Amino acid sequence: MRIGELARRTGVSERSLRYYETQGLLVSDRTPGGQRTYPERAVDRVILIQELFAAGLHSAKIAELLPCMRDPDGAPNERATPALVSSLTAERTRINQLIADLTRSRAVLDEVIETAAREL
Amino acid sequence: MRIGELARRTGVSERSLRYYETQGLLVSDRTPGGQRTYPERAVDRVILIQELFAAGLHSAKIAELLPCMRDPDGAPNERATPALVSSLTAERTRINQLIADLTRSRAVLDEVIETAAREL
DNA sequence: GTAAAATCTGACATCAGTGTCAGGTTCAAG
DNA sequence: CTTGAACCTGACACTGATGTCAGATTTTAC
Repeated sequence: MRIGELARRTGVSERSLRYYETQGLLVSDRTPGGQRTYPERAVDRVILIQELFAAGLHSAKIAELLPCMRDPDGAPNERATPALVSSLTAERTRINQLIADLTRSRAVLDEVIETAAREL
Repeated sequence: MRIGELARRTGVSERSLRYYETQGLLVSDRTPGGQRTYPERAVDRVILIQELFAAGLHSAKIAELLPCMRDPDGAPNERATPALVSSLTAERTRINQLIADLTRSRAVLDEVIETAAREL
């Protein structure tokens, strides 16, 4: 598929998809004319990238991480270096903290929303 | 307490505390010489602000939200307008989505970390 | 072959909280 | 008093993913 369809199907802008490529997160074949072509797998890949961005990982970290994942088709992967494992462990700690903050913030919102609803 | 102590006790930089004040998130008394003075309550307030920032709320939204919270001492609050409730509900939906993304991302990290550990 | 739609590269702008620095003032301890 | 630590305001820089625009090229449909 071409970039427009990938953008439509993932909800990610074409701009971002090109950016992902410059960051080494996403690869594309090119038509003889130079336009990008993606395999079906790219859809899931882009969604995964979005989730990792949402979790606050930077593109450089994602670029290191992706080759170390077990692919759905079980293809062989790179192995994570100790340095990467250490940094991913730190990210996991940060994510756990973030989830805790989010949960508390959501409780605050719930309380304000609930209180307002009671006053109707 | 003065700004240095508040910064130390909350882990938030003096720079940020002053910024919070310009955004209407935090108030301070002033000494005759013009230096900021905070009550004990400010510590919890700053921590709450940090959590809301971590949840992705912008300062303008936090400034609207804070007066509508039930204070721990039960002091009277402003009431949330319908527009605010609507926007907070949207924030809550976003937070729920974000928690889902974070959870999935954490699972990805777990898997990579676990796989690397197994290969030692 | 032609026109319209899609894509290309490259450049510049944006957001919002935070870091940092400069030059001046205030506070607290001796 | 004096001196050093703490604080003040104002200004500028940064980050990093994304928006947007311009001008050129490719693809697709008729």
